[in-house]
Amino acid sequence: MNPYRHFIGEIEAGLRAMQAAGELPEKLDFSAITAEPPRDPAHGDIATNAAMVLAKAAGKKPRDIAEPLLARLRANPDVVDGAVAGPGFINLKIADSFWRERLRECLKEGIAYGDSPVGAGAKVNVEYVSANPTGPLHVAHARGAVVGDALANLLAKAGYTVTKEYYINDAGAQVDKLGQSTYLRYRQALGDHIERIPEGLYPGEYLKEVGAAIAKRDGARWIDKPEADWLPEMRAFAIATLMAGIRADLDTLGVRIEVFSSEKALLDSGAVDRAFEELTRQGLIYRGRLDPPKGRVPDDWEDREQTLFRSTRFGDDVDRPLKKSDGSWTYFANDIAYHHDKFVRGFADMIDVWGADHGGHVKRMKAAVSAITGGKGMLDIKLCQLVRVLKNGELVRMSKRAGTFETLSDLLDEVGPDVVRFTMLTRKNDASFDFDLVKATEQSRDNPVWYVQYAHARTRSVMRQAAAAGIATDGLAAAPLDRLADPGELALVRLVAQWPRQVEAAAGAHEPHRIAFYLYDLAAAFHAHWTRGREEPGLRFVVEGEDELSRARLALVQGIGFVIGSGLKVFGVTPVEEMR
RNA sequence: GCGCCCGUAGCUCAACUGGAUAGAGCAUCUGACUACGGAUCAGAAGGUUAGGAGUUCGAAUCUCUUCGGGCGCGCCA
Repeated sequence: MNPYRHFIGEIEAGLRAMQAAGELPEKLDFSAITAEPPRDPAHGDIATNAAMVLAKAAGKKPRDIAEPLLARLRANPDVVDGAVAGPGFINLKIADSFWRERLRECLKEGIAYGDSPVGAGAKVNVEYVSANPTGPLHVAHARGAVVGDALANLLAKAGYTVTKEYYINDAGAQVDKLGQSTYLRYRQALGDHIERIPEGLYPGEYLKEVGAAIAKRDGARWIDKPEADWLPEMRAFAIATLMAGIRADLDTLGVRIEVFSSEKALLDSGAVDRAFEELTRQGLIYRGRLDPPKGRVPDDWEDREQTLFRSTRFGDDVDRPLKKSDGSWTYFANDIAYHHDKFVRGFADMIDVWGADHGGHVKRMKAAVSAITGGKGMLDIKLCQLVRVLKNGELVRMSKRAGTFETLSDLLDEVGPDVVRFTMLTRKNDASFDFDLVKATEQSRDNPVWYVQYAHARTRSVMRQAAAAGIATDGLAAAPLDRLADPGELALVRLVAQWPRQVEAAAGAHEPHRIAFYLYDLAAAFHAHWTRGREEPGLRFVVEGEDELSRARLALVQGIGFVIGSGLKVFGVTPVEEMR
């Protein structure tokens, strides 16, 4: 249970009672009412802005709403104290027993604690990675992969029905170049001397083995054939091979994407034509001319009439072309069709995770989704800013000649998937990020991965120690939790009870990084309390001769372990049982 | 030139989407530690939230503007 959502319900009930008693107008909008933990714990457990939010509409001063509302809330047995403060906040002190019951819920639910009903099963599509199948995944892709995956897991935990999706850009000029590059490597594998890969093609070494594989399979049969014959073969083979590599890297990273959508298949199915017809029907397509970009006119700029989409009607800066000069669709046109396809598949809620270099496309894509779905589709785009790889504060050069860390695979070899995942989630996606290889594996408090993992291991260690001391560690949901009375213990109980709220808040904001900070706070509070037991043996989790008290405290420890485990599961990070 | 993102303690970052006295960790200073498990714990100090103006009960958050950094700007995806 999210305690704060629970108390918003109680507050609204109080307000309705006031309406019934004629103390408030009948028609009031309660949607802006919040219930939050106050920044200053001295203010109590829950603060609500209800009186301030309603004051204007009710034609009353905030305090004149707050006082009678507080009087009604006091009737709730869980509310042990309350006050009206500041400009009209109502501060409530909630009974310790209420918080202990939340811990009991946690113990009953285990790792599932924090699962929320707010999503109500609504379908959400999260599309991420979607790297072109023209090379192996780069370090920069890792961030999008991790953010998208954690966001999808988070939404699932918040009660949404989530589909993880990858859009394969297997149509267009780029994959043709891939096919041409592969052909050169194929000839090379058969003994042809290739001086160098021409400008504009893919020079990467990784295509050598692709070319060699085709040579092995097909022999020399493509050597003297025209490009029209071999290109489809080379292209398809290279895409399949590189996608297999990408999927293997994602698998190592722990990312399991459910749906791979092909741009080529979409094109072949006529989906783009259908999307175009729909926009035409809505009168959003016209023939017109665009001004060249100001201040930086491309060399080959040619003023000509083209097929444009009126994206400016939906907030974009200029209308956007849907057809290239050769008559084929632009990438944008295909992407409109792709998002339309998602909508048709039942996803009114769509989230795309993109790299920063696609930032210029956000407005037009949102405009297109708005248009093509008749305003029913919602697209949120999470832009992941750049990742720089550092080693002890020094920038690691990612050039190929320097060797290391060009690919995600290199990064995974160096620090492992759990560190990559957690570390990438310790920053808002829209801020650029320095990934320090040394700090990420350091065993210290300023390394959140280590610190949180250590807290989890410590919960397990305490349980092992307790068992060794002859204290039963099963059935802790039935432990006498009212024995938890120390302020430090109660603070931890309250922190555990925050977890469902953290899940809902992070899911609602589409911000998985918040989970990392919460877990860090929980770990810090747990470590601090553990250490107090060194100086005051009476505060230790296991107290000799006090089995019932010990069981209550073990219940708290286990609850903390469950919450950390639950959070790490959202991140796709394996909780460790012991530090090695 | 235009659009988007960012600017918070010396450093790296938070701040529950408009809430109360802006919080953590490093680093600095003071103290604790023969251990249910290591680089752990307690405390101190550190701020005109880049600058300015506006919106309202209330702004790091919203609007305008200046400065600084990043990304992008028809026929690449």
